[in-house]
Parts: sequence; C-alpha cells; structure tokens
Amino acid sequence: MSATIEDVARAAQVSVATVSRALRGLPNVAPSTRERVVAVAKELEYVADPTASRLAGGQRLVIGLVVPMLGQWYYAKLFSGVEAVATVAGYDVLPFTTSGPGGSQRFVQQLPFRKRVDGLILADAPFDDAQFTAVARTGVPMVSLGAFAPGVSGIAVDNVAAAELAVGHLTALGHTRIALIGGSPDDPFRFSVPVDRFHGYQEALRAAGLRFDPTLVVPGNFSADGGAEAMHRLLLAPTPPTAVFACSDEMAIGAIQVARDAGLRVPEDLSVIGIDDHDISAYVGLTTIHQDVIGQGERVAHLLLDRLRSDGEIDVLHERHPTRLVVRRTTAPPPVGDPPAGRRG
Amino acid sequence: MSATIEDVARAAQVSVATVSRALRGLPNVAPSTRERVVAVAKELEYVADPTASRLAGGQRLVIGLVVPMLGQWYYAKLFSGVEAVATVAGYDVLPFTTSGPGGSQRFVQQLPFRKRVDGLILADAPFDDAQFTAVARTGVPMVSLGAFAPGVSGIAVDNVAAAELAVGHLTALGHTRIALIGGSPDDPFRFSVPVDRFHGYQEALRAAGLRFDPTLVVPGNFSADGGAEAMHRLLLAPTPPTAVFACSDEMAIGAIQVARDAGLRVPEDLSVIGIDDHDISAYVGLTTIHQDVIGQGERVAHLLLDRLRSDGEIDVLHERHPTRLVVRRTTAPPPVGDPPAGRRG
DNA sequence: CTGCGGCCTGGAAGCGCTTGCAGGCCGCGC
DNA sequence: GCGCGGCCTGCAAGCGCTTCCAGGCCGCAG
Repeated sequence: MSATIEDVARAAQVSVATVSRALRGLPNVAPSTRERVVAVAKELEYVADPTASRLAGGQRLVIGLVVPMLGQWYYAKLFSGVEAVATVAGYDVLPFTTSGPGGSQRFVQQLPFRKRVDGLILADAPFDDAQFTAVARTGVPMVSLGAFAPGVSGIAVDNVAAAELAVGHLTALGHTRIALIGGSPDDPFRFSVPVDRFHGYQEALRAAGLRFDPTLVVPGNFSADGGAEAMHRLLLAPTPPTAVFACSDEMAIGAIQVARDAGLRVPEDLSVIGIDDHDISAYVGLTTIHQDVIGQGERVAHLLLDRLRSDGEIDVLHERHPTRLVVRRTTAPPPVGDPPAGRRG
Repeated sequence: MSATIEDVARAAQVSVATVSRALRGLPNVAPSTRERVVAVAKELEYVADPTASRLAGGQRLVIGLVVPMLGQWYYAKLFSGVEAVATVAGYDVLPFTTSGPGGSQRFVQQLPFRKRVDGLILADAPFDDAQFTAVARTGVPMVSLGAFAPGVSGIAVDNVAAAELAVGHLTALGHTRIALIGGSPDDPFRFSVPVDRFHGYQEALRAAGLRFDPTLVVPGNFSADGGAEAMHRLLLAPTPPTAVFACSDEMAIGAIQVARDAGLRVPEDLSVIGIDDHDISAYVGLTTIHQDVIGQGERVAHLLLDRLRSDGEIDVLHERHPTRLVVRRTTAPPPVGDPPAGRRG
C-alpha cells in the first residue's frame, strides 16, 4: 500500500509525533527537522489518511447538507456553492435527501447524520416542530437556509416580500385575475417556501384591493412538468386568469408552454412571472424574481463554519438575502375586453 | 456525548466484540444475546461511528465522483443518480471538481482522493494520457463515464453516433449550411465529449455529401451564455447557417434566443437541435437527442460497486447507452431561396 | 463415562493518526 | 560555575471500532 506516517518517521529518523507536527505546521519543530520531514514525505508521496486523523482528532471534518433532493436546479447550485467554501476549509460535504421513499420521516427517525458530521445545513427542511426538535436534540450544530428557526442561525430570502414583488408587478400592470402555481399543501419538500410565497401573493392582492380566489391557486410541485399540469387546470376554469405567478422558474416555463399550446399569446393574452432567475430564464425571456443561489450556499456554509470554529456560544443571526425583479418578456398589461377563451382538451 | 460501543457492551453485559458482531448480523452470536444487545443499543440510541469502523475495517466506504463541475444540469443529474445507488450500498459519494482554479492539473498533481476513497468515477475526465496514467497508478479502482479508456470499465453514449443522428436529421430536412456549437478547443472540461460530437458532425456532413466549413464551428462552453455568444458569432458571417447543432441543450436555448432577437424565426429561418433532453427542453419545444443521465449515473455506480465487491479481477466492459432523436418544434426544412439576412449589432 | 467437535464469547491487538506529558539539551543570568 | 527556563523531541495513551485467536461450554458419539 502507500506510505504511512510510520514509514515517514523511520525514513526521516524521527518519531511519528514529530512527523505529525512537522507536516501540519505546528510549532515546536526545529526548522531543520521540519525540512527533512517534509522532504521525506514528498519523496514517499505521503499523505495523511483522513479517516485516521479524524478519529484521532475527534473531528469528522464533514458537514451535512440536508436538501429535499439533488438534481434540481436550485439545490444543485446550492450544493456547488456550499461545496466550494467547505472544500477550502478542509471539510467534505455530505448530502442527505429528504424527499423520496421514507422522506423526512425517515431522516428524523434515523438521524442518519449522527456521528458522521460536525455540522448540518438544513435547506428548506420540511420538518414540523417535533421533527425539528428531534434533530436539534442531537446537539449537532446547525444552520438553516430558506427559513428561520428559533435558536439556529440561518439565511433566507424574504419569500413573502419576493412574492409580493412578483404579484405587485402584475397588479401594477393592471391584472386582476392572478393565479398562483405553488407547491401542494402536502408538499413533501420546500416546506415554508411555498407557504411564505402564498402569503406574499395574498398580501399583494390585498394591497391592490383584489379579491382572493382560491380556485386560482394550484399546486405545481416545483417542476416544469408540474407547472404544465397546473396550467392545464387553470385553463379549464370558466374565466381563466390573465396572469400567473409561478413559485419557480421551471414551473413558469412549463406553464407558458401549455398556455401557448392552448392558443394564448404570452404576454399579450397571459402574463407569467417566476421566481429564481434560473440560468436559462434569460434565454426564454422569462420575467422573474432574481436570487443568488450560489451566493446563498457560500454564505450559509460560512455561517456554519464560523459556528464550528467558535464552539463557544455565538449569536444566532437571521440574515435576509436580497431579491430583485427582472422584467423580461413574459409580462404585459392584461388584454383589453374579454380575454380570448383559449382552451384545450 | 453519545453512546459508544463500550457503553452498549457494559449495559448488555457482554464484550465489545460481541456487540460488534451482534449489531452487524455476523454469525456466531446466540440469538438471545443478539436480542439483548439490539435492545440495549436501541435503548441507548447507539449508532456506530463510521469513522472508527472505517479505520478498523480498512474500507473508506466512500466513492469519489470526479466531474468538471457541480451545478450544471448534466452533472447534477449524474450526481443524484450515483448518490442514489451508492447510498443504498452504504457508500458516501464525494465530489471532486476539475474545472475552476488549477483545474485538472491540480487534481492530477495532488491526487486529492488518495486514502479517501475506495473507488473513483471519472465523468468526462479531461485528462490526457499522462495524466490518466498518473491517476491510474494510484491503484484506486475506477470506472469512467462519457468516454472509454483502455483497462477501465465505463459507460458512455455513442457521442459520434448521437451527433450523426442530430446532424443527419438536419441534412434530411435539406439543410446544407449547418453550424456546430461545441466546446472550445482548449476546453477545460468534457474533453472527449465535444471531440466525439465534432467527429459525428463531420461524418454526417460527409454522408450527406456536404462540404465541411470550419467557419461554421464555434465554441459554446456548454452553457446558455456560451451558446448565445456563439450564435452572435455565427450571425456575423457573410452567409449564416440555416441550421445549428448545439452540443448541449443549454447552448441550444441560448442560441435560439439570440437568433430570434436578430429577427430570425425558429424553425422557419433557422433550425436548431441540441443534445441532452434537458428537463425543460420539452417545454421550450427544443428538438434534441435524448439521453438518460440519471440512469447512466446509476449504472456507472453499480459498475464501480461490482468492481469493489469482487476485488479479484473483473472483466473490463465498455457499455454504450442509447440515445434517441426527439423531434419537437425547432427544426424544419431550410427557407427557400436566400435566407433573410437577419442580423444584429 | 470420556473425548471430541461446534458454537459462543471475551481478550487483545491493531487500524493510522493526534496529543498530553515528561525528559533532554542548551543558553543565559547571577 | 550553577540553576532555571525554553525549545525540541519521543513515548505512550488514546480515538471507537473490527477481527484474530484462544478458550469455555455443551451435546453427542463411542
């Protein structure tokens, strides 16, 4: 196999303790000794076995990232942001997914992260209070993303405000029948996010003096497929909306396609606005609310690392990340008179 | 802290050796003893520390996934596929990115995976022969994705054939000036993929009796931004192409937008075809070559796990994954007569 | 009744590293 | 010239598991 610390010690004619100290830059090593050890280590292509260091050092050097799923745009970006800063700090990042079979229930029951991570990032964690408490009871340091919890630091965009911004844009254009495509009530993930955006939606309607119509609220599952299906539902209504606020860009894109297939022009007959500013949103002309997902990932990782370094008590802080409206080509004033009753079997 | 194996041993009045055996389902434990140990472990909420097991057991239970970057659609899907099967088998998956500062050079020099992983999945590894040898020399079992290397098992779609399929679709429609948006010659990642697709492109032109025009080949960097820029370049040509084959759907989408901004109708004036069948491609009507990325991730993970289990020699096998043409609404016969010289400052 | 083989169990030696502690050496000040 | 404090260094005890090996016990066959 490859060289162990003992091989290096022997070759450099020092003890393993000295090798350990020399290679890690600890004090109390004579410069000449250190040089020799470093040279030998290089010669032997020695690298320390992280498993052994971690056991001996009492640190796992791993941070867990709890997400509903990987593979979706938002979480992939998030992961890459987190990974970038964690790597620099010498930590690995280990993903835990809470959707899929068993879901968050399984996560909370098995607490699969115990003894595996030094800290946890809970991203859009779909936990109720009891579940959250169960996780917190393990004593593993954690930070949250996407929502705030008492006692744990976290960052999030103001989803209520973001939704208000989106819907406010539509009301300002003159729309009065505005639909919401969001998560489902029993959404297995992104728990607070769709709820907050729903509240922002209601708030914006109220601010514009519009009546809330529950038939205009449909679930979309945060995927393009879900958005498409939601749009189908909306077009079946006796008087379809003239504008749609989708709680993610993927859903918005799915919805737009269905509307166009049904003969509606976007934005002339139907305005659509999303949230996220997905990489390709600019290229489909989608009006949306921008947020910096990678930046959030980097920031939340730093938050956790700070927490880990100063293991003494640190202030819990709840940080809001900015969002902004990006107007492109899928929103416009509503059609004058009755909207064309475009529909589709 | 939380319970150790010793706590369990004491509480169950057995030795730690017996606890270890009982909890892992090893033979030579009396049923009554096993029951008692299991009960005590549950009572104490004991879980084994993986760091310690790994050290003692001599296995890292980690597989490394070497990708150009996380956060891009293809690699995010891949990651989720790999992660799903690795998790079931008890392995963690640790990503290593080769683009970014230092790039693959750094990866090969530092061999950062040494002593950290039991095996490696090289996805679109941008290594030249020397680099590849350096990696192989570590003796870490590995499998490849996206390209084949002698002596290591791997899976890949037939990129040459996929490109031929795409370009063949365009030539069959009657196009004669077909551009290629691919990676750059000095592309820091996805080494063989753009090359193979380039060859397929050339092959399809030849099969159709068309002349290869190097001015119609532009780099696109595999992002929507890059695709947009590439399209700009193409539109500047004296006689722009009537069709574009983009080596990824993101690039295709970027290209389409630029073309439309320039006044070209897609597909009437310009046909565009991509590759991947990105989640949202269906919703922007993009004609493309479909491949099952998650499935590839699952498969390649299985391949590696099989290799790890049977540590004896196993046959190296090179497996092709299927692709298929999905015709949607961005390809059509070329315009009759001169194409409108749509252009843009 | 004695002997032998199997089944369980515990002791103890690691796995490869970190770190507390003690000891050796040297230089300086008195 | 002697003593004390610093600087280096090595010893050895872990970190929390796994696993080899030896030994005890019991049942069965001879």
